[in-house]
Amino acid sequence: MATEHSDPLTLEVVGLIGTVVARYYEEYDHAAAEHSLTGAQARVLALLSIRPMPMRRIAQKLKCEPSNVTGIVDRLETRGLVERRPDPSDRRVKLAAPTEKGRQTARQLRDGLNFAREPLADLSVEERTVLRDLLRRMLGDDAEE
Amino acid sequence: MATEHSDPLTLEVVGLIGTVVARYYEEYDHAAAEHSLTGAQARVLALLSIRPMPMRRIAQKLKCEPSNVTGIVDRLETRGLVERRPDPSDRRVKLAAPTEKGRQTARQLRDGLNFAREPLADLSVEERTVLRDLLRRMLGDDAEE
DNA sequence: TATTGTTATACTCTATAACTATA
DNA sequence: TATAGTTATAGAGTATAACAATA
Repeated sequence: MATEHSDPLTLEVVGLIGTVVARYYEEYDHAAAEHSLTGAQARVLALLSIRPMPMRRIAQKLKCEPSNVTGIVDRLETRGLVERRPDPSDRRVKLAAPTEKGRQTARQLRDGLNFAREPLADLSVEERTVLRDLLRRMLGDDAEE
Repeated sequence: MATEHSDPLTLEVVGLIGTVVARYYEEYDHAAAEHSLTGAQARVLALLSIRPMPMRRIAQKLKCEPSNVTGIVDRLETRGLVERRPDPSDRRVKLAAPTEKGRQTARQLRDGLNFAREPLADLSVEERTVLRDLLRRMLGDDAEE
């Protein structure tokens, strides 16, 4: 409560995190664009390549309304990257799943993300460990997601 | 070049950064929505509250096409948060500047961003210093922006 | 009745291209 | 000619509300 939040050190850290965020998004969108995918499409494809899931679940993951997912999956389906399957246990549900081409694209997308490389490559294993522990502390329970 | 990037430690750090990014955007959009602003509008307003600038410069900062800035500033202007002023030294240029109401909104927006608080409050000054130095190293020259 | 996914609608952001007024 | 800003257009993401099929 009485903690000071506007000291120069805290402000600089916040600023640095902002730069990290900007760089992260920039690289993600760039990697997606190389496959002619928008950021949202790439996120859904990446999500489904981990595990197929109902439309509703995708909306929860994206923190958006379910009606939006229809269009995003439509566009991925048109390009043959994703398909809709019936759920045997509940006929209301449609399971979105990547096709083989979709899985391949997701893999290339992941490999194309060099955010993991350049920036972290400059840090030693010890430094990365310290960074990991600080980020874990910063994020609290969220880090387990 | 020969650096290993897929070791568990690096992957975990990348994952944690992804969580930071998600949390950052979530809080930013939430703070903006409390003032009925979109993310883009809030970003432009925050930018102008630092310093008025030509439309073209805003586009560079947002990394988008100049034509998009017209609409974003239009909507901010309609709400009385921003105004366009002529540039005495070049009559082609329009300087976008926040109104008093705009400056006030930008200030409230900044105060509403508790990303700086909760997460970093758990870290000591020493830990924040270590985090700052690691982030600086990670970002290289970009950190000076 | 409640839930899943969809459709319809409207708004915002985005890039592209063409236009205007200045330089 | 080149540049700053705008307009026009089209595609994509977003929320809201209403709908059909299923539970």
